[in-house]
Amino acid sequence: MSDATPGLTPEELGAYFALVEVSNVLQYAVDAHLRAEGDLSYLQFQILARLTDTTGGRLRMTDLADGLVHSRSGLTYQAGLLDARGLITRSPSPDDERSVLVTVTDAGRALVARVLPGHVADVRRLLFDPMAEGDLAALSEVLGRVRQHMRATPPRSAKPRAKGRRKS
Amino acid sequence: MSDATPGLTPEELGAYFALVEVSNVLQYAVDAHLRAEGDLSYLQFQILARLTDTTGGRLRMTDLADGLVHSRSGLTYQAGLLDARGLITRSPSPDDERSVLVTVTDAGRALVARVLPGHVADVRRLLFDPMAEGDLAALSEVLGRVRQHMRATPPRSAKPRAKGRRKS
DNA sequence: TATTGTTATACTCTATAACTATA
DNA sequence: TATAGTTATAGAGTATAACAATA
Repeated sequence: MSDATPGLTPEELGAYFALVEVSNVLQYAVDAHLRAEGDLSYLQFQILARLTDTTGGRLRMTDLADGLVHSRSGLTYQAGLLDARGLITRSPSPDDERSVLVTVTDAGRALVARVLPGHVADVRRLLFDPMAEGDLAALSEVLGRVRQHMRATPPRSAKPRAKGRRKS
Repeated sequence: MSDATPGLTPEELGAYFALVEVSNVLQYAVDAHLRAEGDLSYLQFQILARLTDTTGGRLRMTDLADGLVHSRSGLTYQAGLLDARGLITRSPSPDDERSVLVTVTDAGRALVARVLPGHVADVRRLLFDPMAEGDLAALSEVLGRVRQHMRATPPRSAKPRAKGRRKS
């Protein structure tokens, strides 16, 4: 990709590769830790963490799916696993009978609490320890800008909402 | 995770989440484009790109695997797919009969060439367009430091080289 | 008719272990 | 014995489509 890269300077290319590599190594390490420590995938941890971080510890499936998963059936699958382990419960919403309320159980909260310190330690060791003065602020600013732009720009041919949507 | 995050400041947590989110959205978009445009996964594209970027267009399986894949069988699997599509060829190395030399075919090069502009355009649009003056340099510097540290620090309980290694 | 969620199914990918062959 | 690679196999995860129920 050295010469054959129209449109990206070597520095841009390097930054792109560094971003992907750093993020991948980080996620791989974190995922390994979560599996070893709590038998949780990163995704499962994120589901629990998001619930734990919500007042009441409950969310609708749809709200929970947002940003975590690309298909609704994927969330159903993962929720099924967490449910089977007693980490969450599911019950129909009183407001809207179509909805399902997902609630973290005490066991779920306990597992998050048990796993979190190591998780955080991994992130600190891999991501923040090597940083120099000012790096954190710089990184936050740049990534914040990029993220904001990404969120404002649904992935070009994004799946707006519902079901079928083909390039046809 | 708001209150229950010992050891990470809110800003650190935000930077961590932003990093993961930005990288994931980027990779998801790029992967989708590669599949639509060339029926290639990101991993397959990286294999081809790495070969294309090598003098002679050939590498040993082992060298090729480095950094791309976590198990040797994974690379064999992917190489099998690319081979079946005529994008690479595999042949025993003349130097070391145990080794396999992987070579990009013309078709492989052509496919990379066809897919690259769109790939690069995606990266530019998602990652670099929203950046402000100086952002690129800042990002490169921070990530470069982090990456260097990661490479120097094999993931704690890394798989040093060979086969079996269990927590037992 | 649109929305919420589940299920069935098929497929992709990954990883471990066993195996072959060469050094 | 160690290294390079393949294969068998099994498991985890994902996505699409069909479905049921409620709004």
